[in-house]
Amino acid sequence: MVHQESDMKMKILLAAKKLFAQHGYDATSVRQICEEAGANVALVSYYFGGKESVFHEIFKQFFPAIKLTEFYEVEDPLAGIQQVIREVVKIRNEDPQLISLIQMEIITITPRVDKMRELVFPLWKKVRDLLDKGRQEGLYEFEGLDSTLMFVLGAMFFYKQREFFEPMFTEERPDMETLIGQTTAFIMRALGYHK
Amino acid sequence: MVHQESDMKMKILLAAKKLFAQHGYDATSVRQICEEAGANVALVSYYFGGKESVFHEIFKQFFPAIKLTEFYEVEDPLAGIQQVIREVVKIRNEDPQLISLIQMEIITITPRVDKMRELVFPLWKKVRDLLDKGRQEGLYEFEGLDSTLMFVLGAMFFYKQREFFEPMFTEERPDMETLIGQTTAFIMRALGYHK
DNA sequence: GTCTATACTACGATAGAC
DNA sequence: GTCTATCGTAGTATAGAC
Repeated sequence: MVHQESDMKMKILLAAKKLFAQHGYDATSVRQICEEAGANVALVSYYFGGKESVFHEIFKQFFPAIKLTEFYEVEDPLAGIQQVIREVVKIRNEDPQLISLIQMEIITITPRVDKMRELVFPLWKKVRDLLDKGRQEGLYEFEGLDSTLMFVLGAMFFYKQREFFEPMFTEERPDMETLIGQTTAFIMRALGYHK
Repeated sequence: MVHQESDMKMKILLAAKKLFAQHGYDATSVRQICEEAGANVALVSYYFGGKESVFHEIFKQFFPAIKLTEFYEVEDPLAGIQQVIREVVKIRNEDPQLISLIQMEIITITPRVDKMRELVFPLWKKVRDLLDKGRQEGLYEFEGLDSTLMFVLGAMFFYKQREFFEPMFTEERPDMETLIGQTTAFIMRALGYHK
């Protein structure tokens, strides 16, 4: 079969992404990944060269770089921030595993931290610039640009840990459009934005 | 010496907290912990019984349970939320390692997740109740209680990852009181609070 | 491209000397 | 209370058969 090679390669990649996201990089063994993928242990070396390379390949394959570069063109602080909220909530929903991976790498000091910075800095630098511009234009009103960026990122990303808190929740889980609305409303108020 | 036993026990505990927080539970070996502590490998078994027990003992020793129980008495949604923000920022500042540990356990699915819930649920349940009460009293105005709790937690906790973003920052790092003020202001605006 | 078998290393844990 | 020495297990990685 023509796609047999890439099929198994992709299966391993998906299994690795799932298990890394669930239990962390170090808690996941190559054996586990291959069992999950239905592949032989030796194939990780054959396709990727090792466990670390599997990790990097996950980002090469699944990080939505194209969609994000579109965003770098935006100059409007209001539309820009709202667009990034929408995209983050969507990605968080479509590929929560990828977000988990990034979050774990950011929290711990790993040998892979520089790769992570390379990957995500352009986007957050752009968000920071939009916040700054918006404040200068009088659109937003807040203290501390760097702090505010951290707060905004926190409000967007921490939601992914909803699972952990689920046992104490009573409301129904909101659908994606509702969630985008709630997140946008929360952050816009927090930025001191008045329509 | 009288305190020789507890001294070494504490050294191991502190070394473990540091290394678990930096690199994660699985990436940290008992051997590394003991090297950092200047102790012999066998002492982990002797004092604690094993690696997992060291982890649990860290929380028994360092989780500020007393300070938090005071908080459970508070009934005022405004003072209560502001007090919890202040305490979280302070703890995040005084013992960032402990926060890292909790964050990592929340993100990944570990065999220790139930212990974590036991530890932190009372506090966040209380915050949730205060948010709910505040909204009913017309003090706050937001959509989605569960979502809002997640946003607030995110805004409070994600700041700890400042280190990762530092290379793109230009402002001076705010001192603790400034940071408490910024965090409180951000969250209060986000909750739709009007003085 | 996929398998088995195996090399080598590191892990957590403990028995037993001091 | 602290050490050395060692056990059993599980990790990553690869050589070589098919």
